[in-house]
Amino acid sequence: MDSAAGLLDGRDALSAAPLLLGAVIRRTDAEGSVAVRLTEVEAYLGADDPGSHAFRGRTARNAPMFGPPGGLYVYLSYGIHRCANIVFGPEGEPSAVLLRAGEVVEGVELARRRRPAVRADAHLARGPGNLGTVMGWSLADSGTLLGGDVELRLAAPAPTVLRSPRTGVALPGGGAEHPWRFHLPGEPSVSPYRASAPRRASAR
DNA sequence: TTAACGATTCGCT
DNA sequence: GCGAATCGTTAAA
Repeated sequence: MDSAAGLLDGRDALSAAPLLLGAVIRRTDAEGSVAVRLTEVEAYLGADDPGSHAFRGRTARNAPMFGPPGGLYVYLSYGIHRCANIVFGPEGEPSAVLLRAGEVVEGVELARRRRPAVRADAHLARGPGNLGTVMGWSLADSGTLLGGDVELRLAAPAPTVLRSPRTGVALPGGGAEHPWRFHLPGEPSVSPYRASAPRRASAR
């Protein structure tokens, strides 16, 4: 996993997530390269985490979450938005960190072209779907390993890391017992916090 | 085969 | 701040 290997190898998503803050992830394709300095992430586990895509077991979509650490898991949200995770934990035990927001530090021109409606550069990669758009994630990236077209470079551990319940995940206790969203303080690229996903009357 | 639901975003008030 | 849009994935029939 690039220079990240030593520090992150062997960790699950929960302990790795705060260490990813400040790290730079870069993706290169035919259009060029875009790199983002991560400011907000969320951890997702497996069978014990009702908010995780892996909670109900392995499917074609979430298979990368069960794969080796250092892999990418890209999925479609609401049929449109591409969101990306970095896989952690031993192979077979699903655990991943969702990349929620960041600051574009390379390829700003390309990022602006991919999101023409955005005025402020600080908002280019605010929110997982938006970050996905500027990075240019493709479903073909899902299941691939870091070190190819996608590179991760860790930064020194952040002196201050803020925690809160995960955005868009409704849990019995309101998520208070699972403050698995991590973000850096004072970052304009951090998406505003929402208590939970909109929930319709019917239950599952 | 069919129906329901989102790890969200954007535009309008 | 609120509500609709949108379509692939999943689970149920």
